Amino acid sequence: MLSVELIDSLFPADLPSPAHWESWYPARTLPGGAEVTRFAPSPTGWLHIGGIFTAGVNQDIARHSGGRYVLRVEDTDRERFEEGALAQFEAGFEYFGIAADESDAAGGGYGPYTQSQRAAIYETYARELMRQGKAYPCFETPAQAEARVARQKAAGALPGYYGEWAIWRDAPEDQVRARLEAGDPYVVRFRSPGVGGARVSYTDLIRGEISADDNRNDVVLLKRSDSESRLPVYHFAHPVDDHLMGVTLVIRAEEWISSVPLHHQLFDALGFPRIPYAHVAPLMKQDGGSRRKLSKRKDPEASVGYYIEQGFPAEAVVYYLRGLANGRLAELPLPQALAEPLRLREFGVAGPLLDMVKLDDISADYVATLPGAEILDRVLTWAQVYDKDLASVVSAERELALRALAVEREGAENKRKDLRKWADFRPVYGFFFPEIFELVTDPSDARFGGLAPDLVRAMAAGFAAGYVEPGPDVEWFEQIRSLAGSLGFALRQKDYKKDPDAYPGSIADAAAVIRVLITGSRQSPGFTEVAAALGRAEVLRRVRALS
RNA sequence: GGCCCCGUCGUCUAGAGGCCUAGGACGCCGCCCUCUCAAGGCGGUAACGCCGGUUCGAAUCCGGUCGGGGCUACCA
Repeated sequence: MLSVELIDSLFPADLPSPAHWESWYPARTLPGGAEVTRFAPSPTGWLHIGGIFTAGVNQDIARHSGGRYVLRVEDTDRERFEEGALAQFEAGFEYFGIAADESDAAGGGYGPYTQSQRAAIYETYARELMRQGKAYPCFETPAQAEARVARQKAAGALPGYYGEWAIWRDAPEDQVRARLEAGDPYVVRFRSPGVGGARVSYTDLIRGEISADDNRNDVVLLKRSDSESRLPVYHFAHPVDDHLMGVTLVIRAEEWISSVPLHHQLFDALGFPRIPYAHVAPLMKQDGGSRRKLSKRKDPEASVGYYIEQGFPAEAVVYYLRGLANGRLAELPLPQALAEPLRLREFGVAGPLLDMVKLDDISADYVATLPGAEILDRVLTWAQVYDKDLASVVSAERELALRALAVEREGAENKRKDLRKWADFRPVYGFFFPEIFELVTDPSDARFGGLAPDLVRAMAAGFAAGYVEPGPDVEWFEQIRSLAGSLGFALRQKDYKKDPDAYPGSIADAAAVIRVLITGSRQSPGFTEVAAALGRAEVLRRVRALS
């Protein structure tokens, strides 16, 4: 065992003691049953959508138990740190309505909530562990570590720093001193009490009893001594922070399950009471024949930014995610499902596939419940950031936009479900706005479905010549019908199907000509209402655009 | 390689030994409505990975096997 004098020389002389931090962060006084949870993302770019999922779960459990939800930033990896990530986190949490009760931004008595600002705390506990002989300095270089792992693999041994491979674990003091005097950098490693062959088990709040080999790896606690500030690795920061912050329940992703034996050893060595765990399944992605973890690198829909940029309503996304967590909630109507508490016991244990088609469906249903004015407001809010042209056109013609959105929506028994996300507005309703509508001028345009150009011209000309505006006593579509009839189109689909050669097309084809001219597409909301919303002049301008 | 987790329709799931001829939702297919699309109505397609055991009886319990995922970093 290293002398206290040597150990202390490794740390600042004024480093506080554990007792200092314990009293600095007093025990919480919360009602019985209240859970303190936390979400601890790493600032490496946009949050993974799974992060919104996990954060939402943590917040929900805290809120419904009368506890606190803490947001902690785990920025101990300088290499992967991305400037701007924090702002993106904030944007993501705000968009999805997941506000932390405690964080650097929200305040709270257990901060700072950013790990890089807690370096002294980790050092205190690292020194304490060393003083007790539960941790030690290790001078193995990265290159040596690599070589060690290669030798272990060749020898058929488990990779890791343990047993005979842990050469600094019991190194004599003068050897350590010599390296220190030479100025060699070192890491602080945990002296794991695990022995080969030992088994441990614990109860996961979602999965129940889980057993595994005990940890016997002397993991790194504090990274290289020659980095700017000596920061901890996750495994060490986790027990220290969660203990000091008074966290009572750790809900995190499944990939941490195999680290639980290590984490328990650390809690024990530190003298902290263990904290219960709940490990949630990761979101998956279908990839060819198999499935894999949804990856931010490969899958655009893995990034929270995607949902924001596309303008998926947060309510729909959250509802979908909650349904994935608790199947029970997926069967409930949205407002109810959002209000119901999540129950850990009901969580699925298998990683669900993210189904964007299902999300589309949920989202379309949700948007259909919104009044036109609200849809417009939200489209505008979105467009001001992601489609500025649309934003200026639409806000200049607010009344028209409202009329457009009212079609088959206001007072309709079955409301249109053609908007899944705000980015859909332009392709679906853009034609209502003259400024961004592109006139159709070519009679042989593919959108006319291969109809003879002469017929297309005749339809357009006839329609324009006798145009009657929609009104209370007007059977508006009748003018298309009679025009189509006089040009020889089959007036009933059935007739046309029976004998396609006898007609140039059916009434549907004839109507399509007018539809394409007016809306630029073969598909659109109700014809009559569209014409009414556009007004006589604009309808005629578009129909007459044909050269 | 070692250890861990998981395995019901294409997808999300209900199912905790007889209520299962396996239910619902999304998708898909068909029909109806119809000037197109969306919506809506009606109907249909489709699953307990496999093999053994326990039991009068198994999707449900046990074992094995196969498949998928995770961990095995001075990343989290």
